[in-house]
Amino acid sequence: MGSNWIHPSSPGLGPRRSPDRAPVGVLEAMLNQISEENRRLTEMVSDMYTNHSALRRRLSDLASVATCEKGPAPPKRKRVDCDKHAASDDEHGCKRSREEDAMAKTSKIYVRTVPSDPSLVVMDGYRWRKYGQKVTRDNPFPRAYFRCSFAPSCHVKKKVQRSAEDKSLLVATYEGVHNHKHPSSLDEVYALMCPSIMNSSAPSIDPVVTRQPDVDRGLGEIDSPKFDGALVEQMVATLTKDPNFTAAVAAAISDRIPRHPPT
DNA sequence: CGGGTTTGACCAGCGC
DNA sequence: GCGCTGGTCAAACCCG
Repeated sequence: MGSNWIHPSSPGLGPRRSPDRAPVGVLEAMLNQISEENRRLTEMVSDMYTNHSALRRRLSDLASVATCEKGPAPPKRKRVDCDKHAASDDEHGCKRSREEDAMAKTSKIYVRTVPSDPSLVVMDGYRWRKYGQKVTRDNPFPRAYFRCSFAPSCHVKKKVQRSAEDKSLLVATYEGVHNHKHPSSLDEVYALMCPSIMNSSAPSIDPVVTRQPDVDRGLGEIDSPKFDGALVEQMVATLTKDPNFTAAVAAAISDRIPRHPPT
């Protein structure tokens, strides 16, 4: 990709010219080249994303197979969701919708952390407000309860508990679907493009595997064509916000704009 | 002062 | 009905 970037000192756009030498034509040529560059970059990003999606689906399939072999956690009961979300249902319908709800909107994520780190923080980019902590019977480590605090209308919940078998493993259980955009979509774009950079910024956190991928709507959105376009737009916006990118473009342009000697 | 965390109390489902 | 348990509430507290 690097070879496609316009370097200020690169002679790619023709020889240097004197300030009075048809700058409009040169600028038009530059504009065309930049447009072409932009189109190629967009295609590259799309290809990159397609490959990423395929790999992600493959990983999800493997993870779901692992879940089936290990056996899913028994469905937990819920107190008020039945009344809130299925008020018109009868008892059976309520129970069924509750089960379907749990199946359809819950996902488990295993995150590797430093065993000595007592915090139950899973860096998933969303903003969470802790509303409770409990020590459960089958696990000596406390379970923390979080609610999404990014949007008041978002009722997504998250439970985080250290694995009893592996102290270095945090188990984050998500319930519900975010009804807002990812607050750090920029980070996600970077994560999609260069995960190694993201890992280096958070060395102690290592997402291991995402369970029940088919029901993880948050990730499911990523696989939609609609998200495709949004992702490309986001990446373009990201590039244009990148100081290095804008500086390079500015340098390239300024290098070709006729300079008038100081009077 | 506003937002987040802590923590004991409370509530509701489930099994016996 | 009772006890156990997971989930939630809310007051007190903390912090920037």
